[in-house]
Amino acid sequence: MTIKRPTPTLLDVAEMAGVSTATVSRCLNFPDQLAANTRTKVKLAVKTLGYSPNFGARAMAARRTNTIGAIIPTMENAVFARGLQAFQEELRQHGFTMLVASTSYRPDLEAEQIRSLVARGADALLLIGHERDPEIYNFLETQGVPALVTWAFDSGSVRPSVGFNNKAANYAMAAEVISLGHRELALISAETSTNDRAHARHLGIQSAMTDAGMMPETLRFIETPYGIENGANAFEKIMQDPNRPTAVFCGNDVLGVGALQRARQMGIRVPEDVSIVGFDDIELAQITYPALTTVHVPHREMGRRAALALVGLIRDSTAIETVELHATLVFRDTLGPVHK
Amino acid sequence: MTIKRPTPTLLDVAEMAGVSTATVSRCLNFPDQLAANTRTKVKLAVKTLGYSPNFGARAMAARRTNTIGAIIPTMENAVFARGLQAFQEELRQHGFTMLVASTSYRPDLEAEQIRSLVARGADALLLIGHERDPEIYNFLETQGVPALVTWAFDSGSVRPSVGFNNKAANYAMAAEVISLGHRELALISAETSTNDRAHARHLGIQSAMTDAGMMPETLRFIETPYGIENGANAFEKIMQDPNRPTAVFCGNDVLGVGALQRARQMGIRVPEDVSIVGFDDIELAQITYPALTTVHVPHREMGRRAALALVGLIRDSTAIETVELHATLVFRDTLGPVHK
DNA sequence: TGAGGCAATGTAAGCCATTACATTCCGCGA
DNA sequence: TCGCGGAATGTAATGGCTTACATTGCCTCA
Repeated sequence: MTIKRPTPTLLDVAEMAGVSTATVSRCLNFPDQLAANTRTKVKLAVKTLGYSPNFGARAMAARRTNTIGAIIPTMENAVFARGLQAFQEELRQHGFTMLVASTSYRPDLEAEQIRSLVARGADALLLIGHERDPEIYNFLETQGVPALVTWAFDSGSVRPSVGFNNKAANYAMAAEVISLGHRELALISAETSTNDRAHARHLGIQSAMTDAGMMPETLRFIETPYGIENGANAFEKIMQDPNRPTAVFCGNDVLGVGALQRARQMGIRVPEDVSIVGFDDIELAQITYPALTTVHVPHREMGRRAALALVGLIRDSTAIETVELHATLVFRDTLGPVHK
Repeated sequence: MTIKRPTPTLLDVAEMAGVSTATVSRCLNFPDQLAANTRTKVKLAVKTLGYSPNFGARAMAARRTNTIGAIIPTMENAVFARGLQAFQEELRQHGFTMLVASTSYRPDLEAEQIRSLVARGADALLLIGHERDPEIYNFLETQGVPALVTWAFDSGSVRPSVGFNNKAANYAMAAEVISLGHRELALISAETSTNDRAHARHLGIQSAMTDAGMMPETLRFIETPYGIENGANAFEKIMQDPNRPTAVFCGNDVLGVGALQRARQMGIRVPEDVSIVGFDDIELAQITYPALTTVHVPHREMGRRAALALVGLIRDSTAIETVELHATLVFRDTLGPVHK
């Protein structure tokens, strides 16, 4: 039977190597400062003991953690996965670690996660969208933790962001749809009250309608939580209305895929009977049949830029400059001209 | 201009409330132990100052973190998302927090992440699959961090696991395929050298072939990294062979979806010309057209059970009992009888 | 009325690393 | 040969919290 040994500490390593704890610490953090053979001795001791530094102690003593927190609405359905992947890769390059937390689109959980990550010592935070209780921004400020907003871009905001203009992007899509002759439009949206991206996408469509001389009130609008099944149900409800729309916008691809699926189940042909368009351009959009026409969001680029901005801020206190990326339309097979 | 105030500490709260730091600490951790009005005073001070405990300091003093780490191969494509979601929900119920890290299926990154989470004070770890460098298991042991393996079940292993038998599950699927008359079989697999689940699934098919009096060597076998595109390319390669298989197994649904997509592009009808089956039953499998026949894995149940096992272990040092869950076959539209 | 006991609170010793500052050592130039 | 400067290393204070143990105060019971 093995004797339960306490996990080794810096002091243990120092004793074994015959040096002081300061030297061991330096060996770990600034190896160049040590004489070559001291370094060797210390490294050997570290290896022999299987030493691994205690993160909490380190954080406390150094007053930084080289950790950046990312708080996203959901880990399911890959909307944020790709961007986050890029974010993490870039952070790693610069010696930072990413901590993720998800909120299920619930503001209260988001607040909780923000506090939790700050308490864990995150040097900075990545957040999705601008919209949240001002108290949270206050909290971050008093704690001295910088936050960067992504997935949205709002030139009017004081807060730095790396993202794209959701409204303009969906305006472009709507203009395209309208130019194909569609006049009876519907939108299946995520809940707009707590989701500024969804709200902006809604506004984009209305704005395009106005500019085309249509009445924005004629847009059938239905809000539903995230999820394929929810998208499907919303689509069904919309199509039960005696005067059906000829084109259905979806606030995101997941809802779009649901709509598409239900259309097939209902025997409604896409795009002959109805056009369906999404938003995000996640992988899902390519594998449906027919493949979904949607708005492409530069996920990877966004993640990478966000990482660079935060690293710059932490390392050299470079002020974050707001970056606007551009979303583009991807024409696949679910959008067609209106058909009588 | 605001004066940069240092973030408040326990001591600040204690002074404001006119009590000792011990009392404040107790108020945070064991509120019942305090007199009602003391509790009120302290809570007020906490709120007023916007106090938030320093996680590192707490971890160091308490020698536990109420944090459990989960290390998964990938966050993309939702294979692990649902199970993890359930895992997290259950943990939250019991006052634990989940920390996730992903490895891109790379053993070296996995080792790094394990060390990182241990250094961060994870009280326990959730790992995917048994297969990894024994040195890692040693490390975990010397650090006294228990680990639970999921997504796999191996009655022969000494290590506790909550999962299902990948081999048996795919054996069942293969038996079904064979019973439909298929004799020319192929497998598009994830890389088996570093992925014991993929390996077991391979063995399951071979075993079923043997039992059906077939030669397991006749199974066309191709390994490819994770990804829809990779699945598609592998499928194309397999179908270029002059004697095509009549049924193609895929090591997971993501590869299966890729295969399905390429089949359509190549004008190969599924299941008339070739049957395709997957493994995992992620959401993707339902939305393809035709919908993918696959092996359903009880993701949520697995996550929940894993959480319960770990919580029990940490709280009451209940030894983890290995749990075997069962995967089932889901028949959708991509498997049919062999067709001459 | 006094002792015993319990609930509420306080005191202070850690937990483990980092880092400012102090010390030692060495080589080199004058 | 002496002194000086810089490189290498050591000393010890510090960070914020938990918790074993000590203390206080009050109620109860004999």
